[in-house]
Amino acid sequence: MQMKTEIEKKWQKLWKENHIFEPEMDGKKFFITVPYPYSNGALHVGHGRTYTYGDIIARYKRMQGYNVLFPMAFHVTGTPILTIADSIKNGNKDVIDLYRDYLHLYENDESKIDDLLKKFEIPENIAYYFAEKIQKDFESIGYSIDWRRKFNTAEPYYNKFVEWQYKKLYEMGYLKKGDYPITYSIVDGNPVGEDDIKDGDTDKVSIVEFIAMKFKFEDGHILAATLRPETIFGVTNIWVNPRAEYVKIRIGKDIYFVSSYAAEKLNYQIGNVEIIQKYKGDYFLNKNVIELINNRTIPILPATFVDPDNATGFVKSVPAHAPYDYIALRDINANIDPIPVIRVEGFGKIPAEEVCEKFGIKDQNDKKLEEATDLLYKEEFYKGVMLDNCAQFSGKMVKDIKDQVKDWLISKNFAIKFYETSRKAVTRSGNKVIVAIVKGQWFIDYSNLEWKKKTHSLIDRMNFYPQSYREKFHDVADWLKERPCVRRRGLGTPFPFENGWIIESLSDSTIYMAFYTIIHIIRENNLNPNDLDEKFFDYVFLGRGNARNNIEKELRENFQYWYPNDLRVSSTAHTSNHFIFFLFHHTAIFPEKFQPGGLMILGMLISEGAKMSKSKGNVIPLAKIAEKYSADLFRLYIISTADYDTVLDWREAEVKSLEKRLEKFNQIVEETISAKGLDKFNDMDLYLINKFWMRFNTAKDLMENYKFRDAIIEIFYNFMNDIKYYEKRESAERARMVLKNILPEWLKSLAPFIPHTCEEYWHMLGKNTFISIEKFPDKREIDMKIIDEVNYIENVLIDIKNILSVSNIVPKKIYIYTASERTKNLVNIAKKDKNVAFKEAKNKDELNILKQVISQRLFNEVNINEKETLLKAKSYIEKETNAEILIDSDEDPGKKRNLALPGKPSIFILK
RNA sequence: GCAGGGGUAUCCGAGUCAGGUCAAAGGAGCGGGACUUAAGAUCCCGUGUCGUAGGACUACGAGGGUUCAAAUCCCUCCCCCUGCACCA
Repeated sequence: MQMKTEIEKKWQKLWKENHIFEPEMDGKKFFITVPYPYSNGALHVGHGRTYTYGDIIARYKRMQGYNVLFPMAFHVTGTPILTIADSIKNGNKDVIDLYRDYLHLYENDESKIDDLLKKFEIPENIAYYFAEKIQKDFESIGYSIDWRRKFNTAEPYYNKFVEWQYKKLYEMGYLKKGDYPITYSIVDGNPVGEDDIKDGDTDKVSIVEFIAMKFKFEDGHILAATLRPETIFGVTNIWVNPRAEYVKIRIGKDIYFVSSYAAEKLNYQIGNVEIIQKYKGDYFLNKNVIELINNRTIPILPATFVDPDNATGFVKSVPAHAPYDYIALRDINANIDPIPVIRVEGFGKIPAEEVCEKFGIKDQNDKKLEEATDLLYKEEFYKGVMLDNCAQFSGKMVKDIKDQVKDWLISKNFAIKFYETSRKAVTRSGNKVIVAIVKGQWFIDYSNLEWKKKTHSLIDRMNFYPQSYREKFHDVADWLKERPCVRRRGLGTPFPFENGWIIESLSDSTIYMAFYTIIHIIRENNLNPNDLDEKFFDYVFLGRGNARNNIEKELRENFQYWYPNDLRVSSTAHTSNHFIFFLFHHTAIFPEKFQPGGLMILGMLISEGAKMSKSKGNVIPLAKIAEKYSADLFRLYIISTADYDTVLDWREAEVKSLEKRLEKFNQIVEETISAKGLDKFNDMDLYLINKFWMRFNTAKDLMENYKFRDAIIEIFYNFMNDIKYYEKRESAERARMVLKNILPEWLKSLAPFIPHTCEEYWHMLGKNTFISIEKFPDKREIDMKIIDEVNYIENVLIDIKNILSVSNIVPKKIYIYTASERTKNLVNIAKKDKNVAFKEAKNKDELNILKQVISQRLFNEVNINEKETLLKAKSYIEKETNAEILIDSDEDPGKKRNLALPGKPSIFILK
């Protein structure tokens, strides 16, 4: 085991010293990337899976003669590293323990760990420490990365690059400023994400946009919030909760009546809420309001279902279409007629009434009301048509005009927006979560139709692995809308158009692959970050203007040579964020010829059947992989256990079992290296050689489509089984002699997967080149006849063994008869026309043969001479069956001769 | 809810687009055997049911349909996974 690691380290060192993975412009290029990792801690095998795929593709392409660029960098943008540094500073035990664990992966000295933890109070130190370790880890797996081009996203060069990118987006009008609703904790004074909310991961909290309708009341308006603004035409009354607390508030010039809860929320949504007076709910009872559309006067009535802590605390009542309203009116015996405004197929005039009857609703506290509401809402939304009393919306489908009604109400000043959480939520420390609005938030406007169109067209042009993601990305592109792109705090690039904002972490990582093409040259020339101004990037990336010096010229050439990014490999988790931004930003900034060529999306990695998580203790860190298993075993395991697009389950037991197989492979290869070659081959030798090329041909086709798992099954697993079979027929010693003939090609075909092993054996064969940059073999013609013959014999053996097992005979003699010319003719005729064949048949046997052949469709082409084949394998069959074999004997004691079919000889066994 | 992807033998997992060669690759597990003082490792055989002649039957989430023929095509239903926005 120690040996293995030593060997791997040796080759890693030699590759590095010889700069074989540091390409310069030369020949046909292939540029592959994997998203850079966020370097706030040790990586695990899930990250390793993605990079392993990237590396195998890079290595395969390289061996096919492409000039391959496979770079990486480190992501440090955003708040997490900041939060971690703060937590360590504040003595947060969980975080300190976690980081102590991470450090134990790399450090033995306890006092050094303490020092490092102290240093981690400064966020940059965390990022730089782990970036360095991640590089070491990656090198230990043998990734063919060009490390000269690494950078991190907080360094000045990168900042200048991102700044430039945002200037371009701004010029194009893709940056917008506006208000944005977020979940927020009043007590903490902070926005809260899913992680901050109690049960936020299991029971998601989303933001719901209500329309708060205005109803004239006293010197202001009552706000009654609704999710169904289209039913406003059917409003008959307002609901108030008599026991709840309400307030009169002033916001600017507007006077509103809402619940106390709602007033607080409005303060965070609109701001400057001034409370004028407080009321108990019953204050409003039996007073009237005027609805603004038709200026009807309607009453305010009591209802206990009204929750003052949901929306505005007043509810508009549409009894014709809302089961709650219908039942609440019935509960208080109100003499109010529902006003229908929607006609829906399968329902009469008052759908709410019907639904309530159908569900047998007792009163407004009945749990089934929720269900009834859901059902009716869906029916009316998808199938409903607005009736004649609905102004310009009359006669239209509900689903078509719902949003128009919303916009219309707001533009007429009949309503305002009110945001509410989709459920009652509190933070992990128990503080209430509301929806607040961030003012002056900068967005990237992905809703721009022109931009979407360009991106759709890119999606059509690109390659996707697997194919199904093309469809998925079209959907995601449509779904994408404005997205905030800056935050108040975090590491990263300051926003160039307004002080006090940092470009958010997913928004600074969209076109950075372009940066890989030039960063090493910038560094070599030690450019001043200030030289990387707008003109600089305009020229280098867009060819605008002229080069101001030779360096800029060189950078431009490098960019033009390497771009576009031919393939980007990552996991499915990035689909609706990073990947889609990657596509959008490329279509925004670069011309078609520099837009991405392909995307490969890997499935996720789980461990022992469960998602990796600290609490389950099943996280497998990458740091110890090479030491514990060897890099090549890891790589082989990653590639052979699951197809790239499916979930990979990391199982210790299977890794162990694969290790044995890899050892077996090593043993075979080592024996082969010390064996003599052969210059004359027998049939079985040719079989093994042909079988290798057959496997290889299949594997190469599979690899062209990045189906590496299937490829490795062919050239590793299956071919090793072929060798086993050969050994049974001939001998292990001779197998090595035959293998000597194909070993160089076998090693080359496996080099992308297990490069260290192959490199080592390649050199043991006396070669002094690197197998990593040897040419991948071409496919070869194979002699199928040799393979068919062996398969034929095996089928005969299976038949014999089958008979023996069923009949319990201990055989003495086994008669094997091949099909007569007469039978072959008959089958040939039957193949063309079964009726003619039946006429041709002379006796019962022949008729039976025809029936069997036709019903089982035994028309397969038989290209071999069956009798000769059997004769050649006679001693083998005898050995396998422990009986005397008679082929096409004149004797026919079992009357079986006439039953022989082409390709399926008849057999008779004598005790 | 919306969107995407799935349900295959004890388990994991190919096969489904282009229907027959599929009782279904590969692996794990399990059973038997060889080797061994023994264990482990390794190798061989087996692993749906039945069967004294190479076969028959039952099977690929459930049900129905198309077809000479369905894991594969069509319809209906059930179940599972992933993502859903500022979080890297």
